[in-house]
Order: sequence, then C-alpha cells, then structure tokens
Amino acid sequence: MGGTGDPTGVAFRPIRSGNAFEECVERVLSALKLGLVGTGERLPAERDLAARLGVSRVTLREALRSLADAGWLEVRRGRHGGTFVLDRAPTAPGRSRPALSAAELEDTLVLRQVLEVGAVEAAATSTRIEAKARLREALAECACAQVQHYRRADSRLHLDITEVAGSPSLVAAAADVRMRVNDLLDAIPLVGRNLAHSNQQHQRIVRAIGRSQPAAARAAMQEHLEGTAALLRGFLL
Amino acid sequence: MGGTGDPTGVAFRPIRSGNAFEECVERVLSALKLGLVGTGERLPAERDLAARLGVSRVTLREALRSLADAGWLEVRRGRHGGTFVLDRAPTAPGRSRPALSAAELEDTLVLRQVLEVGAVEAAATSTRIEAKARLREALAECACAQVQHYRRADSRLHLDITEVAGSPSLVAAAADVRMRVNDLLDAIPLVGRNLAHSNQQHQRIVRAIGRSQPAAARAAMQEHLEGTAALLRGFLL
DNA sequence: GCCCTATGGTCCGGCTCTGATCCATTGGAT
DNA sequence: ATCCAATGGATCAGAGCCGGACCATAGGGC
Repeated sequence: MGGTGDPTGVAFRPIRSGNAFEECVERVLSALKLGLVGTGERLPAERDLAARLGVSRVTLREALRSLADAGWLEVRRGRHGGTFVLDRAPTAPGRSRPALSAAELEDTLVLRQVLEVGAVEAAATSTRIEAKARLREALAECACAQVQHYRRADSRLHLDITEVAGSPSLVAAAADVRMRVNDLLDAIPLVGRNLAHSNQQHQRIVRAIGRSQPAAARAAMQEHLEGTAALLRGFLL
Repeated sequence: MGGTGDPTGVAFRPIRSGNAFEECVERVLSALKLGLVGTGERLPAERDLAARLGVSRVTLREALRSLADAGWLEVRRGRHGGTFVLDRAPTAPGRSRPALSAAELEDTLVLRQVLEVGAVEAAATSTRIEAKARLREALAECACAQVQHYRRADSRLHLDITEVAGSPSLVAAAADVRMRVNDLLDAIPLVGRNLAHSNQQHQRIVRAIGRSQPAAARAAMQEHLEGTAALLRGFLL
C-alpha cells in the first residue's frame, strides 16, 4: 500500500479532477456539508460566486440549477433575491461505497491525522484571539446540534480550529480531507453515544487551544481522531 | 493575517489555477525541480504522460515544446526517441519576488511545518522497509550533491521521507508546498555553510526514521525546518 | 534489405467553457 | 406612481481543449 516506487506519480497525477461543472457542484456542496453556509443563509450572487470560483456564470448556473433540483438550494429572483440554502437535506440515496481499498482509506486517515493534529498544535501556539473566541461559539453550536445536523457542526468546528493556525492553504487542505472523511462516514451508522464522547473531546481541544497548551491540544486531537479512525477501519474493511 | 473571518473563502476559492497549458508546464517543471526525474532520464511518452495528466496530447506537447525552448528538455524522434531531461538548468532570469506579503510567507511556512513534521512522524511509525531503505540512497545523493544541484537532491530526499508515511495525498500536498518554498528560496543566496549543517540534520532525521523513533524524528525535522524558515523570514521581510 | 514497432509531428471535427450582452423580476427609494 | 438597483434568466460568437486519425522518423529483428 502507498508508494509504488515510482516517484513521478506525484508530479504526473491528473491536472483536472473533472469538468468545471462537476467541480462547481462539488465546491458548493462542500460549503453546505461543512457548515460554511448555514440553513436559510444566502450564497454570494451568481456573478460574485462565479468570479470567486474562477468559472463562467453559465457554468456556475448549471451547477446551482442541479443542486436546486436536488433539493439543496432555492433560487429567488428580484431585488433581494439570490440562492438560499434549504433546511431539508435531500434523502441520501443509499449508494454503497464502491470497493474502497485499504490503501485509499489509510491514505485519507493518515492525511487527516497529519493535517488536523499539526493544525491544532499550530493553533495552540497562535495568538489570534478573535479566531480563538470564534471557537467557543462553534463548540456550543456543535454541542447542542441535532443529530441530523451534527456532521455539519462538527466539520465547521474542526475548520474553525484549523483557521486559528493562520494558514489559508492549510485550511483548504483540511477542508478537502474533511470532505473525504465525511463521505466515508456517510457509509456507517451514527450513534448518539459517540456524540457525547465527541463533544467532551472537542471541549478539551478548544480549552487547550485557549490556554495555549500545544502538547495537550495535540494529545486531545489525536485521541479524538483515533476514535473515528477505528470506527472507519472497523466498518469499511 | 490569515483568516479574514469569512468562512466561505475556503470553499469558494478558484477551481482552476490557470489554463491546461500552464498547469502542464508547472507539473513537468515540478518533476524536474524536485528531482523526480534526473538529468539524462526520459519522461514518459507523450501519449502516456498526456493520459496521466488528464490532458490532451496537443496541450501537453505545447507545454513540452516551451520547456524545450527554455532549455530544460530535449526532444528526440525515432524508435527509442522521447523527451529527455537536459543537465544545464536554464539561466534563471533574476526576477525579484513581486511584493510577497508577510501573510503569504507565513501561510507557506506554517503549511510546510504541519505537513513535513507530521509526515516524518508518521514515517517513523511506519514499517515500509523498502521505502526506508530508499532514504539512505537519497541521503547519500544529497550529501554529495554539487551546489547547483543541491536544491533538487534536497527536495527529492524530503519527498522520499514523506513517501514513507504511506499516504499518496500527503506526498502530493508536500510536493506542492515544497515547490512554493523552493520558489521563495530562489530569491535568497545559498551559502555552503548551510549545506553541511543541513546534511547533518538530514542524517539525524533519516536515522530516527530508521530506528522508528517518532519523537526524535519530529524534533530533528522541526529544527531542520526552522533553519530555512528563519532564513526566509529574514531575507524576505 | 525489408518490415515492424515505438516514438514524435500534424491536422481536423466537435465539445466545453468563456466573456459579454441584453432581458426579466422584484422590492425599496423618491 | 415612478424610477432605480440588485438580482436571476437567456443567448451567442469565439477561444480553448479534446479525441482520434494519420504521417514522419528512427532503430531493431528477420
């Protein structure tokens, strides 16, 4: 598993992961699933969003259209119109994971481990008090989140933690791997018991960051991640 | 610096970093600069490489053409033809860095810190003996590398270390940030004194990985990175 | 000497995406 | 009541890119 011995595999991997339309759907869906835009909130105007994504408005519109058709978004016209996030997540079609190899799973888990543990350590050595203050809000929202919205609040909290480290590129990488992990988690059941445990660990992590204790933050995050890692290894292998 | 408070910045970042042609040039150039294909070696055949990069052959050819014009590559036709890597690196046009902000520098350095320190720790807990054996070769090549080729050997060694961690995605991320750091390093002088020091640290790192001592590997890598980080902060700010 | 194969070199039809322009709709400001 | 501004809706010419086919070149096997 892992390296095949061919060093060029890194540089010569595919440039495009899909066409522009698919990428747009993916990105907007990420924003929804990661809790970056909440229920009822409005996405940026089509012209703005298209510019931000570096994509033509026509292409973006197709993506938004398909997400609206799928029940994720609602589009309103007029003066204060826009694209709004609906509450009801579409009924996930129980598509079983198509033969996830052990190597792919390990790839995702190792990457997440490196990114999130490293990020939380950097966050604990950071002095961004505003960003740290935001963590307490996210922590509270996560603690009182309903079960069907827990994944979203959890992801948002983790990204807010990563944000404290002060590296936008790191946040982007963490968001990507987070989406991959979430896709895997969709395939296994979510038990309430894990939620309470998870919230305790979140609290420890945020506290360690607030007190600028890198080692404690590291340890807490490592333990936290080990939980879902074991869960995934157990269910998917 | 860092987070602007807008959480959607992560998801709504540009989808394409450039056109297909530019991306191809970038990728092949990475393979050369990171030492993934050595001097005199042959790149994959155009048809293969185009398929691997997920790009049309026409587009790839334009990229190879421009790299050949720039003196990086030589193209030969016929039975055992192909695209070969030339020895002489083209004379870098002394383009001064166009106003690198402190935030951008910190972004790159934090990301590298997280990725490489995390990777070396994962590598030290890994059991990939073949990959670990490769490290000693890379270490030796790096130790006896000529000054003008040092950057390449150094990059290759670091990527080989990352490879031991067993996560292809992690290697890809590390390669990206490595290129960013190399671009920054191009702007500052390279002193021979740093090289000897660097080689000692490399040795410590590889040894710790070989002996499966994660904490020692972490510490050695952290110290190693801190050196160039301080160098960059000093010269670029 | 002939042919076969693996490579680069060239061209073309068609698809995707872009950039721009204009239209349609809504609600607030005057 | 009228106008205006901010939004989504629609269309089109052209650029960029792709997939495939074919040609050109060199070396090795027969």
